[in-house]
Amino acid sequence: MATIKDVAKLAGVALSTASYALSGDSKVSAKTKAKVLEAARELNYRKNGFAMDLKRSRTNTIALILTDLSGPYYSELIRSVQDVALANGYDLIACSSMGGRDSTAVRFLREKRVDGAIILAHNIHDDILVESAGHRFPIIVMDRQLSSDHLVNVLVDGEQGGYLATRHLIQAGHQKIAYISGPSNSYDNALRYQGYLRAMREAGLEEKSKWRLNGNFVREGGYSATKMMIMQGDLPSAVFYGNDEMAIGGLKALEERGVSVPDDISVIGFDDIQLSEYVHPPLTTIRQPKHEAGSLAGHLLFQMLNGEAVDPSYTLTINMIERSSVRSV
Amino acid sequence: MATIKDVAKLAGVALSTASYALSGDSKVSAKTKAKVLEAARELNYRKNGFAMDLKRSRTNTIALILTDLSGPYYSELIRSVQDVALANGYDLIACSSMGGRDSTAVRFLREKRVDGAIILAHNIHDDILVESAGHRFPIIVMDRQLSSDHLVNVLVDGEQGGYLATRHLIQAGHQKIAYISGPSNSYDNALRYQGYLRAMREAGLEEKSKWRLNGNFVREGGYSATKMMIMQGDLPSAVFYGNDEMAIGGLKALEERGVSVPDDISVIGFDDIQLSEYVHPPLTTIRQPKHEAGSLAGHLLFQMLNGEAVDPSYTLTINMIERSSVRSV
DNA sequence: CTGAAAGCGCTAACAT
DNA sequence: ATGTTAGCGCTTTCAG
Repeated sequence: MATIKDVAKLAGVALSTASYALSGDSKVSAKTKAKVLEAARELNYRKNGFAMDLKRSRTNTIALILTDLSGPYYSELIRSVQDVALANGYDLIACSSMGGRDSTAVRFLREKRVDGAIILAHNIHDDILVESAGHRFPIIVMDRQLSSDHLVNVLVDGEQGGYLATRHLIQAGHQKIAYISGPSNSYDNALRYQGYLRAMREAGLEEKSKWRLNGNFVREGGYSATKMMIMQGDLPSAVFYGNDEMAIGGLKALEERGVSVPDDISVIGFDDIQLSEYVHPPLTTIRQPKHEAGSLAGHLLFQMLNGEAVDPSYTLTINMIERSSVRSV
Repeated sequence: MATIKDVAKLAGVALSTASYALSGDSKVSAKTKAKVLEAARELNYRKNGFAMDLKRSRTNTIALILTDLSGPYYSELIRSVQDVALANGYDLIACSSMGGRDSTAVRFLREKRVDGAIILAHNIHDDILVESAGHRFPIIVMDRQLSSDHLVNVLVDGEQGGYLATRHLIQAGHQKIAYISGPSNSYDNALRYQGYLRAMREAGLEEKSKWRLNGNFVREGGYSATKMMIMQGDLPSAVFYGNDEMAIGGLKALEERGVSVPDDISVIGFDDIQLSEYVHPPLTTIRQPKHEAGSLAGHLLFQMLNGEAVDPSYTLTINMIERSSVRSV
């Protein structure tokens, strides 16, 4: 691999001149520049990214860290972060936090291989985030409440969302309402469940533990939790799934058992993933302002990168999308 | 930010000793090692990733380059690549090729910020791939046929898939079969379309241009193409959508217009994305061996990284998943 | 086992 | 406008 040294030699100029010419600095005469560029082309010269980063101690790259790159959930969010990054002349890379302490994500954080990060990965410990965030390394956390310097929260009001969903069901006349939950260590799940409880309590309704099943926020989990619920007998008249993925799994289980939605049972989800509009029946759900959240997270990160002051925490409001999976009784 | 120099000084040892201790080399006495580690902890020392990469001229990271990080399509593929990377002790980052020549992806390729790459991004030009691939930089291309040194193809037999889909429709008695296509510059689309044509020709059926509409491989495109087809009057009795996303958009358009699937019209898709099983009716489709493809791509990349010889091109076979969107006439 | 020293490829003062 | 030079932080010979 040719280095800038080789280019300089071939062009017959000094190292620095070559460097200036290659990075388009204006203090190089057009003729010299052409000579250098030609030499570079001839040698098929490529800048070595690391050397540049090392020198500059900046990467011009931010990372978006997700639990699992393969999740379809965050499409919209990724796109909005990406747009902001692009607009700021930065690169965005996504990396997975699978693999715990040895994950790519953690290495990128600890070794500061990027200039800042947006986190949406509950399996990364608070300590790692707190210890990594710093003056020259802002972090935006989107999946939990966490206070520290150079670390800001962008959250969605999940409690409110859970409350809204449950109240909607109650207002439609439902009294027996199940909750299919996400992982027990999920902050999001906890909030949604709290909202559910608040609405139930407010309406004087009782939460039955047999109607609280775990679906781990995945489709398959929603499917099996629902199967189990059906097998138990004594179906609730409505079920609030902690997210749309599980609701979709649930819809499938229900259909397989000949339980009609919404005639026999009402279903409400959470997130409003793209898919929810397309399932049968179209899913009534709580819409996460994913676009806004991603955009805000991106903007905040760049503000911090530019040394501007920002609030330590932002919470976005949430609202409901009525489709056809809930019926009044 | 503390450097290894600071650590060495605090621990009262030489720079190199600190380096050895920190990277767990066995030629350091346990006592010295403890001293160094303690100093590192005290200073909250973190290795500088770039310096290390520069020195080692290896990153231990591979990149998966996708057109658009936010696409839900490639979940399975991403996961299988990730598993292979993890198993080989490598990190995986995903980056987007949005932004053309200035995209993150292209920078990572040109500046060799990773050790190798898997490409699934038709908007990256052949030249960039050919010019980037090299002895120490293997590339796996999954979205086109491209021959060059240190570059291998992992493809899926799309022509065969298109043929299978169309023949299935024909065998079910359909004669008027529409094809909703992807972007005209897509290699995948071209193959699928060729397969469609082959089956039609073989059955002595005629392709009508009014039944060939473009949906750009996106849901919305499938939706509007279908709307347009309905407006034209004279519906075909079956339609082959170039991918499932478009088919799902189409299903929605059909439902809105009261055209029943499969009673009034049969529908077949391509890809077998997760969602296809969940739409109404469940979509008959051609299953891409995404898991196998990702896994193979990953394995090949590591073989090349290890200097092993591999074939220049691999083609995976494809098969059909029958669900309920096709009916015999 | 430890320490001194030589770079990896590049940028950016500084000097010419 | 161009050249000289000193590192960025780290790993890794090579001598003690």
